[in-house]
Amino acid sequence: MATIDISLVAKLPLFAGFDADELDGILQEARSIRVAKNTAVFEQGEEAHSFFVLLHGHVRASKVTPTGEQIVVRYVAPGETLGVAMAIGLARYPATATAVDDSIVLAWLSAAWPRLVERYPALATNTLRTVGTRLQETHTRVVEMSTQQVEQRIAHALLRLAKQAGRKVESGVAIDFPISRQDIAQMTGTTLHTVSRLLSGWEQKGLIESGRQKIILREPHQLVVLAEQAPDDTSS
Amino acid sequence: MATIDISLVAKLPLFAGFDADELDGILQEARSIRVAKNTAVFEQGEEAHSFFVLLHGHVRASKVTPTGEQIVVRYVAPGETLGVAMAIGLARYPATATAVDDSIVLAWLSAAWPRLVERYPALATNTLRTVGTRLQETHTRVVEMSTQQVEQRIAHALLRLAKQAGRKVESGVAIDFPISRQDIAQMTGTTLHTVSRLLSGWEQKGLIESGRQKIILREPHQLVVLAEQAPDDTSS
DNA sequence: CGATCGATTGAGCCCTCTCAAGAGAGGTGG
DNA sequence: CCACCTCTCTTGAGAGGGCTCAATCGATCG
Repeated sequence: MATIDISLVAKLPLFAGFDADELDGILQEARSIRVAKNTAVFEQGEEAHSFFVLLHGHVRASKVTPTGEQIVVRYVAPGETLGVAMAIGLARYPATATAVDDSIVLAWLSAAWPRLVERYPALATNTLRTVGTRLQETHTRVVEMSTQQVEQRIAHALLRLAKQAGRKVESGVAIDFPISRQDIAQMTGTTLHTVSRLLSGWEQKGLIESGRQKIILREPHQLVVLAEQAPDDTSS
Repeated sequence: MATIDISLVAKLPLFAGFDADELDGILQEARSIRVAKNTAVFEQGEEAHSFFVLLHGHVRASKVTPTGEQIVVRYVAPGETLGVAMAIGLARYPATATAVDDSIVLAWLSAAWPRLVERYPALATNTLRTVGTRLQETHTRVVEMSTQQVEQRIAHALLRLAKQAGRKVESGVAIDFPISRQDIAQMTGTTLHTVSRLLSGWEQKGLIESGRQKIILREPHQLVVLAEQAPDDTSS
């Protein structure tokens, strides 16, 4: 039978506290779906028919404003949930989820959520924890946008990406999926031009190494220094 | 017995779907606390001993950065929950909650949360919905800070405050609690000087009427126009 | 009635955006 | 396999929105 291997998901936060039988019961209802690079898992405004767990790959969640501007909400790492609109009382997805690499997701029908939660109440408390964590992270972002200069915000963003999706390479830590200057601009509330200028500068100082949709942190510690620098701190 | 009157809270989102008996069971464990204007319900970093429902008054949730800058996370209206740190897996409060008016809160010990959730699973799903809504609102804020000018952000903030805590008065809609230019600055990621200048301008145009910690929207619709104006829209 | 806290307003600057070109890298189709 | 085309990145020049610094005014409260 084409059920999903329990060992793949047993340790995910969403399934914390479940035994093998329960897990099996939940996974019974899931389908595994391949999503090709640069295609959407779901789109903003679309009816929230399913919710997902990312098994493999990377997904970008982004929002478009009525006036057409785009902002990146977050990058989803393997093991994280996405599209839990139904659980938080939304009938439609509030953002678009796009695979930035060939990815694999587990999908459940949103309609199954109420029943699953009734049978497995820990699903609700686990999801509550996850959503709470995201709320904290989003507040951090608001604080940064309110109090820091662009340079600090970008440094923080890169460090966070490296922590979340870093892959060790010879010259440092690479961000393990394709990401453009534009993406970083949309994460930090600035323009791709400013990002490009800043990254060029950092590259010349040897802090990073970068190319087309590729960034490697050579000196993470130096970036931390930059990130924590006060706006008018001209020491160095 | 000094139990809390069920009718006061029966219609709150947190208690959606509970019958009188269940509500009674939950309220058994709550204490009602008066919080004087300008005193803290709880403080950022403090152990999250309790969670709360605001019954009466208004509370400001704010965060302080390591470097001392302050930002306003949100204003809590009567009926809303606050301090649900434990439910989202935090041992300490991530923000400070300050009564901006004499207020009354219901308080439960955080330690009781797991037990309450086990007995009344709907508490978890209701809270999930609430936290999800806050996440959406915070994302909206990020989008605004990323894409809009200060003027639009402040207009949006005022309109939101009026919707959430507006009181009809002769000359328009008053924000029903004391709020300073500084508070608005900390909500919108700007400075009190810029807020002051903008509000002065609006007052001269007759859009608002304002005083010490007091703002009345005279022409909400005009503010909507302002709020939705494109950055370079010089028509009018 | 004094003291404290909030609001106002001016002057000047600077960080970041906008506008504008152009170069490089990769992918694709003939 | 090469030529082309598209997408990303780079870099310059100039402008401006909002911040910083500074001083004063006004109101509320004890």
